[in-house]
Amino acid sequence: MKLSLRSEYALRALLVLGLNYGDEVMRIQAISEQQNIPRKFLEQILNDLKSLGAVESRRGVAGGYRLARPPQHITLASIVRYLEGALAPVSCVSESFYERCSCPNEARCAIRSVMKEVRGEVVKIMEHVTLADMCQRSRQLEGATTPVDDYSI
Amino acid sequence: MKLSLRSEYALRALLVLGLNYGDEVMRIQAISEQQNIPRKFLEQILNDLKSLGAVESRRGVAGGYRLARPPQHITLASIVRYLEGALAPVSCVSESFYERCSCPNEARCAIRSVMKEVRGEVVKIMEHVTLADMCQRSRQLEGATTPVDDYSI
DNA sequence: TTAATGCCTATAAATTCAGTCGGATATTAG
DNA sequence: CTAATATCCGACTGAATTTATAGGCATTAA
Repeated sequence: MKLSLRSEYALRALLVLGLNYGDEVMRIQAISEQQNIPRKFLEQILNDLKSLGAVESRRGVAGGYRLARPPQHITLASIVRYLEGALAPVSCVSESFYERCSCPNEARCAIRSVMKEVRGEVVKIMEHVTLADMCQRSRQLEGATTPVDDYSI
Repeated sequence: MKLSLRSEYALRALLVLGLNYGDEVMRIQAISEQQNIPRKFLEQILNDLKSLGAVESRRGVAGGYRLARPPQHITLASIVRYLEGALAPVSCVSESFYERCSCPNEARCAIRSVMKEVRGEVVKIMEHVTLADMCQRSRQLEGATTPVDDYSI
């Protein structure tokens, strides 16, 4: 049920880019240091996120990365789907990455039934939450004087 | 975000045992055939589920498996946690399998914040749903004359 | 022109996944 | 007691995935 470390890195990097959203680009090195992400690995990841259209880059001396779209137009679901594939716990209930499973009667499988609910809740959250939302939360958490551990949307 | 095939097999096997819950034991072979699960692999899995205390076995000629507890006392969460570890998408928001992540400030991480919500929903469903619930759904689905594809709890 | 930066490909170690194999052990039927 | 039948158990394996690292190429600003 877990995301890969790669996806975690991607999300952290995107969050940083979201918080610095503007005309300026940010160097990989800077993100890497700020977020404790291996530089060369992050290079791969950001490059990959370009194919998704989430970020864009400038090469050369003053090069770096920035978001390709405003953060409110980048949903968590789109990122995770791109990096991890299905949001569903089993692919036979995935809408975007459906694959038939080996069970004798898929249509009447009770496991499927439960997993659909799980998928539904995960999708509901991840399709609703944008990078902008996460930036806002980040700023709220940053501003909090006392350590915070829970909150609502 | 996906379960391993091994866990899928385990759930399918448990469901079968749940539907046949009683004094009788069921042979691995029978479950394997009914559910299209490789026999030797299933052997491993069921044996493993014994350690969890979900099933018990009898060896020898009239041997086989059955549930070790009534199906209403076996939650989906307990099974998945045992087989997969954390239900949370990132281990820094897991209650049962917490691990610190490499991000600079975990307490104020916006990603964590969202992932906690996801975990919450997943846990809510999986801790609530028991094997008995799944058996009931299975019987309902079985009884349905027309193909069904959606339902509520 | 040069130094900084991203781009691209290859490689590799470690881990996980999805099994398979073979025999040990327990149980029952005869 | 013995043979047949089942689970138990540990080792092994091949393939895929994950998590990187290394090194040179291409591009750009100054």
